[in-house]
Amino acid sequence: MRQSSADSTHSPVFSPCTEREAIYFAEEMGLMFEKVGFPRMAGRIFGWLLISDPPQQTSQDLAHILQASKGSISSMTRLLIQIGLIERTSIPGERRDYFQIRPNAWTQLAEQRLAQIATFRRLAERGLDLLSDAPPTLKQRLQEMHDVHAFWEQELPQLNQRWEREWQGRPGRA
Amino acid sequence: MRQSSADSTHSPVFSPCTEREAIYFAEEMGLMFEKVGFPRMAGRIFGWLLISDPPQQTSQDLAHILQASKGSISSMTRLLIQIGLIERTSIPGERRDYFQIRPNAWTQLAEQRLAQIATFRRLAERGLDLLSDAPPTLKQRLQEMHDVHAFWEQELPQLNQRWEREWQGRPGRA
DNA sequence: CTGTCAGTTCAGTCATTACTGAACATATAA
DNA sequence: TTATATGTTCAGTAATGACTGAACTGACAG
Repeated sequence: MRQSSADSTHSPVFSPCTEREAIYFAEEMGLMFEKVGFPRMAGRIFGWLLISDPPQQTSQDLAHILQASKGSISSMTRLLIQIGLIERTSIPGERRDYFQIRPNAWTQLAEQRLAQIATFRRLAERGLDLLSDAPPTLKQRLQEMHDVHAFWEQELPQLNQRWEREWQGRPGRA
Repeated sequence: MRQSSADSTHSPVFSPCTEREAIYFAEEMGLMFEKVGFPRMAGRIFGWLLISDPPQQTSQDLAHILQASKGSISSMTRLLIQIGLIERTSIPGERRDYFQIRPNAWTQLAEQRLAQIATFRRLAERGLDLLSDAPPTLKQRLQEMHDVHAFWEQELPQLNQRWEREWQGRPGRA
């Protein structure tokens, strides 16, 4: 049984046994997403799309395999698209849409993280404003907070660029 | 009024006006903590300790300024200590304990983050196990996930070391 | 020892929010 | 056009977990 509701004419990639493990994999991705501040269902969808065959899955596929309502699939896929982790594709003459992992999904997550770092840096600046008349010893804590975030803000984009270069020179890119 | 319950013999660092802003600052830190997956109250405490005068504050100070119960102060300070963001100090002959920001608090947070990255890398490996018999095109998604996390696992510690070196050579360290 | 203060623990409450399911919107096929 | 399949929206529910407050523990002071 193929993991798409459309047909059942292909050979399986997961045996019935490992399909359980696949769902468990998606579940753990859900838990990780929760730990990082996203809804669990978003993580489940993302996790399933990482291992599904084919990589493109419909809302129905997702709802069925993850035992979730159409509604939550709809809103969670919207969220995942919005933060750049998955993309929606459709085929002319077919009614339904497909979702799949976006290449560079993890770089997108890194961008998110970078935005948070910038927020922390700005927060530190606001704190320093509040302490503008205070002696330096009191400012130290915020100064360290500010400087380390400014450091990351400068260095992480460079790191990501290095990654993109390394990854570009790979065989078999999509 | 000093921001410690012990005495009121010192000159204020915050005017009554900016004290409101200080509390607001702590509140925003709370929101950021929530966004990163920690309890809001933990963020409030951390935020307040970043700007409080003196930097050492008692449970009572925190409970009073943040309008929180002793209970939640107790459990949230425990959490913050456990993840390495604050430390508890006490003075011989004094009954109560003081809390203060730990130097390198943000490096600790980065460690946490690194642990998450390792978890993601391991998850990718588990996914690849599930797809061990699948064609390479199906594995690509997980391979990218794995490789980028392995990359970060290698590079981020080096980045943090560079930061420590830069930061060591500063004037006025604690 | 007794009284008081600081801190912890934990059962219960409250608020938040993920999630469901039904109604609705849209598009295609017949 | 009508019928059917797909996707969205949103009010309501359920479950999670942060937070409170009271009871408890332990320690120092008298």
